[in-house]
Parts: sequence; C-alpha cells; structure tokens
Amino acid sequence: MTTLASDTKRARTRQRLIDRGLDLIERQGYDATSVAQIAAAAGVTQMTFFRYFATKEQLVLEDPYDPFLATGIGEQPRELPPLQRAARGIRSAWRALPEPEQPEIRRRVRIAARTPSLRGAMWRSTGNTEAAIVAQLTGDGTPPFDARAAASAVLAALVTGLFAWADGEVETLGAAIERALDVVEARP
Amino acid sequence: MTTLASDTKRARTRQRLIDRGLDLIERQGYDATSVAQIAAAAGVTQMTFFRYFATKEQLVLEDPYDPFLATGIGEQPRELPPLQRAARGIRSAWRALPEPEQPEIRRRVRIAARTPSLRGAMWRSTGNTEAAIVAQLTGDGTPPFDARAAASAVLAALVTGLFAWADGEVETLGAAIERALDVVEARP
DNA sequence: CGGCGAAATGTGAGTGACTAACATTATGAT
DNA sequence: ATCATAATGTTAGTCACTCACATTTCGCCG
Repeated sequence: MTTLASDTKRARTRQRLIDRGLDLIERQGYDATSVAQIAAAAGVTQMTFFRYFATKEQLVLEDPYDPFLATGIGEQPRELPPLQRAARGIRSAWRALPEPEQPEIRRRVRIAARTPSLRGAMWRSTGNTEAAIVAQLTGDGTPPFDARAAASAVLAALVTGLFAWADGEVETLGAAIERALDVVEARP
Repeated sequence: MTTLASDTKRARTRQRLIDRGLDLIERQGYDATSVAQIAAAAGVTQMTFFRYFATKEQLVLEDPYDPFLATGIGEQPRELPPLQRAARGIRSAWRALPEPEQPEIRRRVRIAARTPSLRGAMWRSTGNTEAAIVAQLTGDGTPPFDARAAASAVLAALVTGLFAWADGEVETLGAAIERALDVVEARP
C-alpha cells in the first residue's frame, strides 16, 4: 500500500481535471462543455472524472466557504440580535484568516456567477457553513427559526458580494466581504 | 382559432399533471419519481409533460414569490438603510395582499424543503423578485452592490421562513414571513 | 527480481432528464 | 362536413450519472 505515491498520482489527475476543465468551461461556457470533453482533455475517461467529482457542478464549486467562518460568533455580545452577532462574528473570523489563494477561487466564482444553474448550486453549497452558523447562534440561546433566518440572510449577502468581486466590481475579496457585511449590519 | 376551448383543455391537462405529479412525489420522493411516471399517471406522454413544464423542477417550483412584494419599498423613508427599507417594504406589501390559496403552495414548499436539489433551485427561482427589489432600492439612490446584498439577504430570510412554515414549525404563512422580516429588521 | 496486492483506470450497458424533427389526432368555427 | 390549428404522439438522439466487472499500473516484500 503505497499511500504516498498513489496519493500523489491521485492529486495530479485531479488537478489535471480541474485545470483542463476550467479552461474549457471558460472558453465555451459551462453548459456547452461536456464531462466527456473535460475527461478527454485530461487524458482520462468519463468514468474517472466521476470518481473524482460526484457531479459536474463540483468541479467548479469547490466551495469557497468554510464552516470556520462561524467560529467568531460565540465571542459576540449576547445583547446583539442574531443577525448582528452573525455578521460581526464572520467579520472577525475573516480578519483572522490568512488571505486565501485568490486566483483559483476567482476563476471558479466568475464561472458560477455567469452560469444560472450554478448560481443555485452555489446556494446549496453553503449548507455546511450555514449549519455551523446556526449551531453557534442557537448555542447562544437564539431560537432555531431566528438562527436559520439570520444565517441564511448573512450568507446570501456574502454570496452576492463574492459575485460582485468575481465580476471585477470590487477590488479585493476582503473588500467585498466587508461591504456585504456592512449592508447586513447597518443600523437605522 | 378557438382560444377559449383549447385554453380550457390546456388548463385541464396542466392541472392533471400538477395533481398527479405532486401526489406521486409526495409518496415516493422527488428524485424517485420520473417524468415518464408522472406523464403516464396523467394519461399523457413524456413529451407532453415537457411542453407544459420546461423542467421537472418547474412542476414543483411554481414560484410562490412575486415581484409584487417589491412595490412597498418606494414608500419607505429614505433615511433607512437598504436592508430595513427592503424588509419594511415587503412587510407592508405583504399585508396589502389577499391571503393566497395556501394548501397548494404548502404542498409545493414542503416538497422543496425536503429535496436538497430543489432547495437550490428555489433560490434561483427568486430571481425575478430579487431583481424587482434591487430596482426599487437603486431607484431610491442605493448603490447597486448594496441593493443586491440587501435584496438577497431579505429573500434568503423569507425562504427560510417559508420552509419553516411548510414544516409546520410556524402556524401561518403570514406569521412565518413577519417573523423572518423581524429577524432581518432587528436593531441592536 | 519477480510476482503479489491494492489503487487507479477502463469498458459496456443502462437510466433518466431533456431536445428536435416530423407525424398524427382532436376540436371548434365556418 | 371541412379545414386550420391546437394538442399530442413517435422516434431518435445527447448528456449527466450509475453499476458491475475487467484491466492496468505500481510500489513493496520475499
């Protein structure tokens, strides 16, 4: 069992699928690019593609989200309503995070932003993060209904910010996130 | 051109597809129910199904949303931040609306809430409403980025409320919407 | 160094959503 | 009764995705 070498090969094949796949999709569009085509471009079979990615969507939607975003919520003052606690918590968690490698993420997000079917899928892919936020909020005593409403609202704003960033509307990923959170946190 | 009579037949076939389709899906689950099965149950061909519904999703997702929800936003005071304007506007538009026929909507929403692939599709199906809200907000002078962030956040909370209602967690549709808006509007 | 075993990949057949071109039936107005 | 048109059917195809089974690759151990 040669874990190291085979892991290396696995990783290489996987990366080839991603590189060739994103290339093709950027050139032709997501819907116009077939899995067979991507697999062929990576020198591999359709079947192998599906051994690495359960669906065609997942090639693009390596979710840029992270349940880690929820970790800052517990530290927020309890007097704040859940929406503010979530927003502030995410802001502080984000600031504590090292800048992620943006070029790859940006390719993916730009594709997702331009492909209607993927915009919906993106929403679904935030499921883990949403659950983590909800768990933090309910742990603080927020009723589940309110926790879910607040978590989904904050994440929706974040996704919107991501799309704006991928479109070049905002300079940096950080700026997009901060601004999206500003909108959510704004007080009358 | 017998518009009236043929429209009647069209409407009947369509309704048969909806009734039989929702029946089957409720019993077997969305993924386990094939279009061919639904069509057969409605005494019709697969091809005919697709002449009435572009996709299988659309049988369930006759969107319960309505761009009409955006109409109340213009009346909100300009000093409010966009998130509050959107939430208050939707609240007043909703109150002005006659109670929709809930049983049918509830069937659909319950199915959507239980089917992961449909949860994502539901998000996409709010597109029209979101655009209407964004238009209202930008018309009031809100920058597009902020308008989109606020609109998506409010709608996300609304969808969450809808799901809770379909799950029986909240008594009435109206209560679910009001409460979701409460969470979004809450001030620190 | 030669073969063993597991990981990686391939093959072939099948299902189900969806599309397009073309043929057929049904229906209501004249 | 007839005729245009709406409604439906037929057939054949593409593409995402699955399953069962066969084959290759490759490091490791005797």
